[in-house]
Amino acid sequence: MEAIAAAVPITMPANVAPFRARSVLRAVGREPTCSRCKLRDGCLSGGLEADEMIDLEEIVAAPMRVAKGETLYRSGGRFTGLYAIRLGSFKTVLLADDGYEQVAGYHMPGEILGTDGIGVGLHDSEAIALEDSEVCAISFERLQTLARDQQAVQQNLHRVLAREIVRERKIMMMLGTMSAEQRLAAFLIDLSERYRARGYSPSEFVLRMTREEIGSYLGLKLETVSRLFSRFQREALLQVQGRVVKLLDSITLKQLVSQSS
Amino acid sequence: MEAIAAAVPITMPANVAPFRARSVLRAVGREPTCSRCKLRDGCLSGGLEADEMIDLEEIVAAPMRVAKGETLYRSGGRFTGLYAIRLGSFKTVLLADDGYEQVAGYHMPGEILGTDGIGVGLHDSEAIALEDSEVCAISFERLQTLARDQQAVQQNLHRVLAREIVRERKIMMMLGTMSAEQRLAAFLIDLSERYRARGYSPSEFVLRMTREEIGSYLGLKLETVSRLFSRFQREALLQVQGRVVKLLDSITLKQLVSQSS
DNA sequence: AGGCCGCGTTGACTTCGGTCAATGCCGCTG
DNA sequence: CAGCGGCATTGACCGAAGTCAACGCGGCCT
Repeated sequence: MEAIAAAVPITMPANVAPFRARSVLRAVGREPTCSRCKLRDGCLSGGLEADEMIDLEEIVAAPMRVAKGETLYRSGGRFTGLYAIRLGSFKTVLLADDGYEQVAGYHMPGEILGTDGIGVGLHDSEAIALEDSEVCAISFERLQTLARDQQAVQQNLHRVLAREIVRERKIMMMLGTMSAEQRLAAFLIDLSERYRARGYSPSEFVLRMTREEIGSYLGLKLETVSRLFSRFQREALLQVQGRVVKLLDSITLKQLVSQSS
Repeated sequence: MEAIAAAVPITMPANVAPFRARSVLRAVGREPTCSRCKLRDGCLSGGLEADEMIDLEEIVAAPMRVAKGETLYRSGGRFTGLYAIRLGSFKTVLLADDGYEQVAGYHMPGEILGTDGIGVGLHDSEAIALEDSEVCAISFERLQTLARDQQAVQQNLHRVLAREIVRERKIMMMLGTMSAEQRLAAFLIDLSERYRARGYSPSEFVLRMTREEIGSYLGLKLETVSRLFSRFQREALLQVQGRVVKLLDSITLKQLVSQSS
């Protein structure tokens, strides 16, 4: 990345360094620390009292490393529990009968993976780490038990599931109604806001996925994604250099998204 | 097709008559009858013991009529509970900021509506009856309480939520990867199988929605939907006369859907 | 009866995004 | 260091689906 810094005016965004640094330096804790985890609000531990938190920590396994490219669970694999992302990022992938893949989502720290397995006990998608990551595994059986004792945990679980339903509806809306241009703009704005919510720069970040993966998520071909990046750059909406993106005019990007035609 | 227009060899499918007949004849029962309801397996009462069933019936309101075109809940409206469809059918609709609408799903008896409101307490979609229908309203607060006492109810609730997540993923896959032709074929096969599961003919049914609504759901324009119906008919895959559809070759239709290129 | 309106069909034309192909860039590895 | 392989960019061309428009049908209302 020094090479990049030297060659181009885009400096290295902040969303990459802390990840790397932390994941290399810190040994994975022996016990879960939901109570100290900064991500808790969106997670299962939001709004819990101290004693409730202790019970929850008991059923959450110690954070576990997932190396870049590794699979957290596979499509068709047995569902055992949920995973809270602690660090890093994942993609979830759907497989069609004919083997064709589609990216169903990109996931960041604080988000919960694996909900698709609850119904039938089998996952219908797979989760793959886009970089070295850490997750907290949560036995679903024990979570259900806890949810029966503690209303707050029950509510958090329901919130997590419902949020996933709503998230997917937004994607349906995008795929069903937006132009290619609007989709990429929406994608970038979404990332931007999620980085902001996590304390990273909303305007400069490094994409963790290829053009092809972006295209798969957006229902577009990789060439279309590439062309759009170039065009947005030409129109001074952003600067892009491979996976390093700097949003210059997110207002116009937002307008693009919510533009009737 | 002049032949069809003149002779109308398509007889009236069965999925319409019983609905009409029953909804006109039968007074809406004073108390809920989950235990007698034929739809229970997919619903919240699947696999419950007799005594558990009684508790569930207690929190389910008496069936309630929703006339064709009426709205069950609105986008942005306060979430109070879920609705089990007892009779009839609904569409759920998403609204974009700019007012643009997209159909998010078509729903039949035994399915549960309203899950999108669980997270934030507000619905983010609306449900509109496509014909005169009946639903059982279920207070979510009371359902949560019951789910804490009864593991079976808890599990059914989680199953319902997870099923919605998986259902939406299938739609994402469709919108993201399929051609117009594949989408319409997939739509028809899906309807067919859901009618079969409910004891209606899987090969002859009446569409409850307009071409435009189908298109909205599939991410297509109404003209495209119309043309595809005509083409499928030309290719002897089905017969169509307005909203009356008769599938002639669902094997080929299925192949179309799971065809790589 | 007449006319209107919503829905559906069909045709002619346009366009957005896909396809195919060449090229470039960069990081690895032997 | 050379060469290779994965990823990205760009151009030329093509085709599937959208757009615009005309028309038909049937139900409904006055």
